[in-house]
Amino acid sequence: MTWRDLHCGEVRPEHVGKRLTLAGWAARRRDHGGLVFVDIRDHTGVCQLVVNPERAPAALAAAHEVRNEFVLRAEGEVVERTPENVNPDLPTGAVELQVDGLEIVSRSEPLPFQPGDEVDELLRLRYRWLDLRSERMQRNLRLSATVVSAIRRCMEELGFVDFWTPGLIRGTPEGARDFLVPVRLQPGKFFALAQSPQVYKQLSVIGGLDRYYQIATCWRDEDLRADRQFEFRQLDVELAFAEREDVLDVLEQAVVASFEALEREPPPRPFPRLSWHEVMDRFGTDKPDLRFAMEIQDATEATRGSQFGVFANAPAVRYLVAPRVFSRAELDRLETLAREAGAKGLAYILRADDGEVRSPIAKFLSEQELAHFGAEGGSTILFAADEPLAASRTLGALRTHLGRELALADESRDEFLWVLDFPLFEHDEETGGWTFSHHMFTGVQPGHEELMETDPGAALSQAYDLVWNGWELGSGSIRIHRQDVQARVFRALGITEEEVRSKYGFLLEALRMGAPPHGGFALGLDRFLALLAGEPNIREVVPFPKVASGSDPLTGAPTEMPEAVLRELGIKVVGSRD
RNA sequence: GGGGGCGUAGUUCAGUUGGUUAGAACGCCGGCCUGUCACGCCGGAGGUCGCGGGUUCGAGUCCCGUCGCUCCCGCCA
Repeated sequence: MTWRDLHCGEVRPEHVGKRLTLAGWAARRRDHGGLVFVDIRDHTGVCQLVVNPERAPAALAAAHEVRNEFVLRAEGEVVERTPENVNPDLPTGAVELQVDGLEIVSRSEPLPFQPGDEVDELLRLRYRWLDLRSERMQRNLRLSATVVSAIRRCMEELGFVDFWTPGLIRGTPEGARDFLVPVRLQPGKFFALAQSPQVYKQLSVIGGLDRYYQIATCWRDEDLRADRQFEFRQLDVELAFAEREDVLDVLEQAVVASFEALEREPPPRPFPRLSWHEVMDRFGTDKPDLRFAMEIQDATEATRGSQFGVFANAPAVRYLVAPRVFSRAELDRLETLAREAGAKGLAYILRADDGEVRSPIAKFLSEQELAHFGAEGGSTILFAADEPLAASRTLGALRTHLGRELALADESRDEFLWVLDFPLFEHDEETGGWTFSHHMFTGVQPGHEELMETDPGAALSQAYDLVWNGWELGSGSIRIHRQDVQARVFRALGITEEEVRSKYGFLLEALRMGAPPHGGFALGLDRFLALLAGEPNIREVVPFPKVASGSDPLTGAPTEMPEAVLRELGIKVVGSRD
């Protein structure tokens, strides 16, 4: 017996006169009593079945019984539709299958929703197998497969070796929170699920792999977001004997290969490159959405002698011009955001459509100052007066918020951006000292070794990020390959050799045994796929995602475990924290 | 941990100032229908208004609490 000769969406006029068997789901039944139409569907599309009693009296009874999502197998002859019956909206709309045998292969009870219906996402996830039948999910998951395949081909053509690294690894206190796995053979001890193959990929190239890559699954026990799940995949790469440009070039090729695999115009290479200092100055964030301008401007000099004390005394005065006259309520909301970003307040100037100026601070400002800001009518100037970086961060938060709120981004554009030259260290809120801004193996910018001791905040690293339309796609760096430099970094942060040796001794040892210069990158695959699919969250490209509370609505996980199971692991549950 | 939004039939939603028996569409069930493609027509079933408490003569509507989903901040080297 043949289940099917063609897929449902593949039937065309060239098949007219042929006898075919089709199999799929009943997408819709139109029952005229003595004549029944059934749309039969699979992942390729739908085809119309016609059940005519003169031709197939037995099939008519079965056709009456058909309901949505029944699984059917239909035999018949492909016939051309008469001109007035052609459906131009369907690829198969010029033909139909005149059925003479209809088998109900599998029945369906009434469904909570039809695949493709716009229903609550929780319901879709609870019945994911139905949701997966929708055109949207089919498109997204097949797009994902296409892109992953193109990336693999690209990496292999570039000489990369797909190398496997463990998921169960040593836990580390720094970085993201680890998912812990109890070890039955050694009660009281735990593995961590890998947050990234970082150390293993470095060891791989030190081990002569030369060019390592992996589509690696990673786990992080942090709060979920639209662009974050507990577990996710990344395109993980590491290259020996590589300069920064070598790494960026590989990633650009992988991105371009992905676009080409989808038959889309790839972004022009090379992607723009901006230093971290420049993007912070201009956009106030290290992942700016370049699909709209609204750049941060500086008015520190212009307000040096201002009558407005806040401006005159601030280390920096910066502003941005929003293309809109905000209401009281909107300004309150913006001020709240500014305060959350660390500002003490938010000064503003409203320019009505006719150019009239309204502002609580206008009376303190000279004509010259007002002229400097030069905003057109119908806009609002938002100010931050603070340390230069803090002022930019405040305005960056407002810029990002307003970009979303006012839909400023040109959705037809794709803006890729490399952010280079990140600071090596950043302030540690908890200790008040310095900590790694990327990770501890990140290379120091040549010539900045001294700064680590004299001015740690000014030392730059060899880290870089890839940003697409305001989403951080991933990051990487040229690593430290010399043990003496690595030791100097630790010294700068006041970390003892012993401390390091107990946790990362194996990597330091490796650095002492002929480590080639190397660098790499990790690209967040799910984010990349969500953006390629035009989806607003990564759950739409993840087959079986968790919801924001960390549960899997399909299986009900996570669950409590029987006492006996826990005892075997040497674990006692003491109840909820708090 | 904090802030915003949402929660009414299987689903998507409406529900006026707090007022009679909570409605519509789709879906579901029964009947009719030979050219539909969101088929059509007739009839029917279907509700813990998320849950708990309060105010009130009276609560889907107001108040408090709680649960779930979601977006954002913190967090995510």
